[in-house]
Amino acid sequence: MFTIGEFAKIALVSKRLLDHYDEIGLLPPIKIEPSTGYRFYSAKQLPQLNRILALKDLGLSLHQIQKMKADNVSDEEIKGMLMLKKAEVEKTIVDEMARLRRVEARLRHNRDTEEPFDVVIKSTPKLHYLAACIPYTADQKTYTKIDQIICQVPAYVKKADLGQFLSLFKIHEPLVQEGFPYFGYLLKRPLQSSIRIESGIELRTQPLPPVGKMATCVQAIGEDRSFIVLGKIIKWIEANGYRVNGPCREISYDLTSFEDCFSATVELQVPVESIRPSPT
Amino acid sequence: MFTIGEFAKIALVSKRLLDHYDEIGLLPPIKIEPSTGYRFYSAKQLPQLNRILALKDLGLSLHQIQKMKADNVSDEEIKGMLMLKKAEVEKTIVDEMARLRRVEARLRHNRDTEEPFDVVIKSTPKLHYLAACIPYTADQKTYTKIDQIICQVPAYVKKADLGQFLSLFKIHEPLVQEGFPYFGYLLKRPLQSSIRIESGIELRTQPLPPVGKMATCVQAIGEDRSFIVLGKIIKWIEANGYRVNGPCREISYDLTSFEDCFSATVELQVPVESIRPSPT
DNA sequence: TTGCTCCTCACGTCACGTGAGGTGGC
DNA sequence: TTGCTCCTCACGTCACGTGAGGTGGC
Repeated sequence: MFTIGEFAKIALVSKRLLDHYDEIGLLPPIKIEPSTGYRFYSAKQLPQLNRILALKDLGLSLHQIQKMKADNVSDEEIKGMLMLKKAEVEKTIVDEMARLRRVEARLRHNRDTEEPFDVVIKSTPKLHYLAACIPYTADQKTYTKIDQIICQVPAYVKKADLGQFLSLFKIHEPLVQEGFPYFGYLLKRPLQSSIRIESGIELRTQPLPPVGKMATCVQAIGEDRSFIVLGKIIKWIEANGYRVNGPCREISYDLTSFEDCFSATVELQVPVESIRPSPT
Repeated sequence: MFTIGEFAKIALVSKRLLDHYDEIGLLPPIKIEPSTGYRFYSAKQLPQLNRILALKDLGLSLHQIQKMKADNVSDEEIKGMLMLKKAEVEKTIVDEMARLRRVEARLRHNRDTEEPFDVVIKSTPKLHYLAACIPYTADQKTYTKIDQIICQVPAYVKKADLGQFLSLFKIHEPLVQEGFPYFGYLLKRPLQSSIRIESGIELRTQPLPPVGKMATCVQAIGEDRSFIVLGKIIKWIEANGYRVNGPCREISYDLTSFEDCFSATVELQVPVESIRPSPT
């Protein structure tokens, strides 16, 4: 029989650790002096303590360890917990390796250039999109059409229902390809019918599918800078072991008129997937 | 300008996260309505928020991110923080890979055998050791000598100063080798002079050097089982990427007489080093 | 008498998640 | 009037570390 201090010294753990394990009932002392409250531990408890420490070292929580101590857990259940833990540790390793790549990529980026540049991985739910497909060419005709959408659409939608201006485009195919790009507004609720604005452009409510992983970047944008930013995102995506796998989105946040278009805060979103698919 | 709810939705973060960043001063709103207390955020704050999220994603704490926002941090300091983080992440990966090996080893162990077996890595400080060198052969003469040490030494040392019975031996060399093994007691304070017990054996106080890493295992022991346990520890050491690098220790905890010797709780400690030395 | 150990609170950690209870604008 | 958003507390998480304040045995 040892006092808590002796037992702690022998086991090379802190007294507070033994306090804690007593508090949560994980390793209560074998005896408590009623008069003084002194707790006594037995040498037979050393293997028990070691078992706890060994399991903790595998990454199990004290709660899980407590469950494993219960009499009615079968070997199969213990095996299941260990298998689960194994999968968790494997995931941690994969995640940390990806993190390492991000840190290294940022170090390289900081070495090469002054300006900070922050890419964040996000997901988005399904959204409602009121938009028209406008074949894109870098000429005044296209710009005028986009301008018309930006300026005129808000008049047709209740203010409470109107979301941000968004354009949808692909980067792997020419922008003039059939069906892309789209320009229009996000909506908080879908509109029942399509709308046709003064200039004759017709916009329809359509669903934007949810996306699990997007590499995103928000910046205050000057003239056409968004394509430069897009190029940087692509570089980041390559440096971090991803691959583009869907149409990109460009969202303008503080757009109140067409003039804001080139000074607005703009977010680019590029759907991606990991190059190494997670082993299932 | 957005309310906190709108801003949260746009940035795909929770309101509580924005609350928290406001609370700690990491990202305060640009404006607060005095009458209602309503907080308003600007689109210009989206890049700031994204920057915070990107740095968080590298594994930096909010506290560190706050420091990086301060005006007076140089690029060099930021680089230093990232290099430090890089080293931390690398260490995490190495640690988690070792943990994975331990989980797998335990799964294999559980598959092969019923009885649990818990090896824990510990370190020990420098200790005082009152001991004699007794060449070991498996005969009655040796056992008698050990018995004499166990029974007689306590009479020569103040009870408060006496520690556990411990034997020290090497496993890579024959036990009868000059200088090993030692048998005796740990002491809480060194004795000034050597002692000579009735049977003529002389024991001296000597320092036991500290050990950084020992694979240890405590079990209730029956006759000579400690050598079987030793064999299992060696197996564990090999399975987990370590190598033995010093003399082993065997500590008996609830020894009160020689008869206890084969029913006592015994801890085996095997000093080890990693096979892959940590890169420095 | 001085040191030492033991006891019982109880706060702090880290980044929020999750209600709770109450109020203003559509 | 009903819903919705916003506000301000405030507890919970996880495994202890770190005092604080007080008491019994050598």
